[in-house]
Amino acid sequence: MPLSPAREFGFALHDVARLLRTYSDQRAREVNMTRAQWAVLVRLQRFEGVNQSELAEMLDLQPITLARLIDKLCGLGLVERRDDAKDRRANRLFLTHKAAPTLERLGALGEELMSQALAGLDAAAIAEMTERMNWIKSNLKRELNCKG
Amino acid sequence: MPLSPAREFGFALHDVARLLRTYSDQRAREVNMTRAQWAVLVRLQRFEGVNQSELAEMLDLQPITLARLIDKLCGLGLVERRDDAKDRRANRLFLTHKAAPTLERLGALGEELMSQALAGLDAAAIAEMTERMNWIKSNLKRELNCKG
DNA sequence: TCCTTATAATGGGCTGGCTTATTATAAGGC
DNA sequence: GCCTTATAATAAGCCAGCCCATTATAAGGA
Repeated sequence: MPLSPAREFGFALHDVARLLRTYSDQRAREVNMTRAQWAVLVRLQRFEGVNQSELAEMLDLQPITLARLIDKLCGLGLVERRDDAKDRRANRLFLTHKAAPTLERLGALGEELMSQALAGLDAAAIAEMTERMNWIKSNLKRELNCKG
Repeated sequence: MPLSPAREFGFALHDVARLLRTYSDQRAREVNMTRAQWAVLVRLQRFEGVNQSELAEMLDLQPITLARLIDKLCGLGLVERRDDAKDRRANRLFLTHKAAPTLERLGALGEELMSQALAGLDAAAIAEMTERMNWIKSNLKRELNCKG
């Protein structure tokens, strides 16, 4: 018996996401980064000064998962934790000057990578898919929040 | 500066896939399984008797990743490795009778889960997305094979 | 036949998700 | 002011991907 269309989509999505992760990891290694670190840097670029909780929320990650990533990025000298003046529990996160060239290369890499992945799909299709993905995302967040 | 549409899609896909993984993991725990083990069982159900290499290929996993999963499933008594009569290097994989009830529950779970995730999308939209996902999948596989 | 190359499976070690639990600090009610 | 509850960060430990390397066996060519 074949799978239902919904489950078939589930498997296809799963496969694409894993391939994209694997390929992103390969490409990220070209600049001595990992995909996860890359995602953190990109967010930080736009929201420098956030604390870890806020950033974890933005990235839909557990705070502990992010904490380990930040550990590594600090170790690489790309990110800095600075004490929050108002809240002694919190760190505020900043990019170092050393991160700039890495970010520049990562930007180009991201564009190239996604254009390879989406080759043959037109802008309308991509926009439509993004919209639907965001829809599914909100469905899933609702389900997850019910339980949590 | 905002991201390009292609990269925006990349992030949306990434988020959806992670949420789906997390939710699948939550639900899989209800039957004492993990999502990855679940995927293996479902494939095995349709292709009993394959060897590990073939199954790894079907699942787009590295053989070593699959080997570790099979270890666990054998440990749980759900899967059996039998010697290949023709090739002394290879194992052929079979489900045990003990796996049947688990598979039945997993089937229902999968349907429920995906219908929650896809709530509000019609059949045509789902079919179209699946088609596009498979397109992207082949793009990515091509890129990955270039390097490997 | 023997030698080289390819293939099936696995070991070790890394990354990055997760869950559950802990510590330090804030914030709010009494 | 004090006590309870909430929050920021982290610790420990598991799972499942990956890479690189190794071992045993097959298969094919000189």
